[in-house]
Amino acid sequence: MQKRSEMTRARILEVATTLFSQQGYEATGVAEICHAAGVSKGAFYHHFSTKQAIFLELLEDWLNRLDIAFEQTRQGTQTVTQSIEIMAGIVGNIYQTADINLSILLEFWTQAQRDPMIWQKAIAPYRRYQTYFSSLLQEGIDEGSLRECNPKLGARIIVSLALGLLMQALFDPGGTDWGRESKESIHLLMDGLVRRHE
Amino acid sequence: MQKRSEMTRARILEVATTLFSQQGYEATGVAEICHAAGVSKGAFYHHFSTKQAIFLELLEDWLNRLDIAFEQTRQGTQTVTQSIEIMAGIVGNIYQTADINLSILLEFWTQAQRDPMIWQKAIAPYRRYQTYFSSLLQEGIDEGSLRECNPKLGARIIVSLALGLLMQALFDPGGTDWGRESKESIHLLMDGLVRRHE
Amino acid sequence: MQKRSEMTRARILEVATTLFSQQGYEATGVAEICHAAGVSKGAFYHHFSTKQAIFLELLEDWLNRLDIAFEQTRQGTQTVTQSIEIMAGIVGNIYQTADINLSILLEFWTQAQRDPMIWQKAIAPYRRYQTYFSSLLQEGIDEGSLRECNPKLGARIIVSLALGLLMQALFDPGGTDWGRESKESIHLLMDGLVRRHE
Amino acid sequence: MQKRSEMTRARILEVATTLFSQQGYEATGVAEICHAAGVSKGAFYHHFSTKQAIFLELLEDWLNRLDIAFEQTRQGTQTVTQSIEIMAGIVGNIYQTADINLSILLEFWTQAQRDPMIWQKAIAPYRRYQTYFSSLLQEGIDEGSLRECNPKLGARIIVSLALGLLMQALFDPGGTDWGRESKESIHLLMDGLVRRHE
DNA sequence: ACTGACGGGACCACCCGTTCAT
DNA sequence: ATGAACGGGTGGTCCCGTCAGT
Repeated sequence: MQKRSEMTRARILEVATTLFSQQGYEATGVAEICHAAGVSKGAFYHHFSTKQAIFLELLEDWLNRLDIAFEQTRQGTQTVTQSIEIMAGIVGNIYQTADINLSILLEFWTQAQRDPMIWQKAIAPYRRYQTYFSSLLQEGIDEGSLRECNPKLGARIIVSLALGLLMQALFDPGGTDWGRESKESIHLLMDGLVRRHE
Repeated sequence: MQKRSEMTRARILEVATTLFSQQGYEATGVAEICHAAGVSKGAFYHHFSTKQAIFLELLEDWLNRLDIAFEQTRQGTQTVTQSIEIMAGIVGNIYQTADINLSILLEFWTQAQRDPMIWQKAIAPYRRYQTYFSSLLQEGIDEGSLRECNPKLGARIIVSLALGLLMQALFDPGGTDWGRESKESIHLLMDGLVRRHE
Repeated sequence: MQKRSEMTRARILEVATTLFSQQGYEATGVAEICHAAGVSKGAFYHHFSTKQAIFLELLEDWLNRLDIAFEQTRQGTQTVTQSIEIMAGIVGNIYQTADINLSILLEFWTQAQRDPMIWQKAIAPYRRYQTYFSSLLQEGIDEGSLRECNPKLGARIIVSLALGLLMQALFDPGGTDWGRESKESIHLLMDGLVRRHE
Repeated sequence: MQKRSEMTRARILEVATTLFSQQGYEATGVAEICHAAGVSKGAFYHHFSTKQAIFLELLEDWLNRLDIAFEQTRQGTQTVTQSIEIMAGIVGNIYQTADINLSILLEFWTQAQRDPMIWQKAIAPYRRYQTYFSSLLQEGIDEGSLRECNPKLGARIIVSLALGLLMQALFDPGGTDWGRESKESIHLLMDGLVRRHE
């Protein structure tokens, strides 16, 4: 049966995610992963050519899942503001997704600083979001629902908000319900903090 | 002369900052630091008890410099909006400060995920900002210059913006003038993205 | 073949015995052992978790071999004096046994002074001998073949003799035939040095 | 004042004795000695050329003290048996001497196994005792107070007894009053264990 | 006489990846 | 496809001894 092979592979990936999250990429040894997954080194190197290979696969998995959510949102919506708020919800949900430990993101980014291959993969979606929100805002400005402003700047702010909340969720996981916070933040951003002189 | 000792110590710290930024904490070897600093391992371990010790000192230096800038701002200002904008300028300036490599921040945060001692030191200032902006916003609301909103939420957004821009500056250093971007972002946040129905 | 593994393991143990005997535990490096045994460090640490682990195993091997000889003697004899003299022969034979370098005993004892785990293992057999000889002497006194004396004291003397001869054999290996000396010493001890006033 | 220098020197020696006894020669670092003695490394190497040098000095001190006691005994006595018993008392007193930790003896002997210079110094007194007791026994035989026996063998036994008791005192310090045990042992040795057929 | 910064080297433990046998 | 032995190399830490300076 070929299921056996895939199960081993899956278990290794699963364990690696946990260990990389808890201890970091460099601090986690291959032997450690094998022991935790209950397999031998032979099995590990049969499925993955390198320690880095498993890391890349983890990264790709993560990005794929993000893209799926991203694409789903893009389809079903019409209004610009609606789109943005739903995106906020998605980001908000990332915090709660138990199986994806947030801190592995830091690991991805840290490694991306050095390895160009990882950098490319890890940074690409960020650019995609940037351009997506940029055009989304432009659309909003054109249709009159948003104020006239630099759409690129606006996109940058939205992405900043998402990244910043992510970081804070890492620093202080129990601080608030980061999912709710995410939505409310976007609202406040849309309306502005300054009182309007009506 | 006791200057000699301090110079060695300073050179080690300086080199360590650079190498940690470029290659990361774990990927940087003590021998590498020693070689780059032109000192022997004996000298290194005379000044620092551990590789971690030098990392902690780097972290403390960084936080101290941040606090100094923070405190200076707090004194000279009056209006709430003024304060916030000037803070934005400070954060913006961090990007340009040549001697402080941004990516060491990622290193700090990554390590903080594992070492409780580092975590405490690295997370403390974040909380300080949180409470500072929170009370600053409350003040603004009381004096009528800001809209009625949850000040804690607002503070979280501001911090998010700062962190998020920092991350983006890391991902795409040459993308924009992140210093200018920082100021303009705050402006936009204050006014809101949504068009006012005058 | 699983013989290969055991051969490697045995070769490491063998080499370690020699080197520890010649240079001492602390002065002998793991790399040195590996080089002398013709294996890599990877192989070493695959078989032994620590440098200390190999030392403990050496100690245990030694004690086991001692116990076997001890037990064999205990069975085949009847008279008390006979038993004692045969024991003397055994101790005497230790000096000649080529494959067991005597000076590793000093190493065992020296290390036992610091490491409680080693101490326990190294000191246990000494106590066993103490009680064994004590009861053996008591038996001799009861059956009238030995003079009335404190059996514990007598046992202590016998053990002292064995230990003392061992030490002297270490200090002056070629001084005498320590095997013969051992037997004669026991004889003299039994009869006493002082002239009997017949 | 030149007293200052000697005090420093003495303090170093004192501390070294303790540390070598507790942790062994190799496990004790020069820096450790300096720290415990409250002096700098410069001071240490001003007084002693090498770590080994201080060890040799300790050894010599120890041997000198032994020789003094040895010589004192030799003078005041007349009978052979008297001499031997008084010697036993001396050895017995070594156990109680608080300022000389016994376990440093093991250290001396262990090091003697490797370093010829130490070996010569450490083994010399042993030979002196050997010849001294040998002639003492011969004297006893000649004057008729001792049985006819090989005086060299007898000397070896006496030295063995002393060494063996020393070792046992190391292994089981609180086991008995080793001072008393020493005297009684010699008595028993003189009379013999075997019952005399009167 | 004494200080302490410093040089250079070694050591133990570990780690990643390979290989041979099953 | 999997397991265990193994190779070769690195990494942080520590240690002995020196030397310029006080």
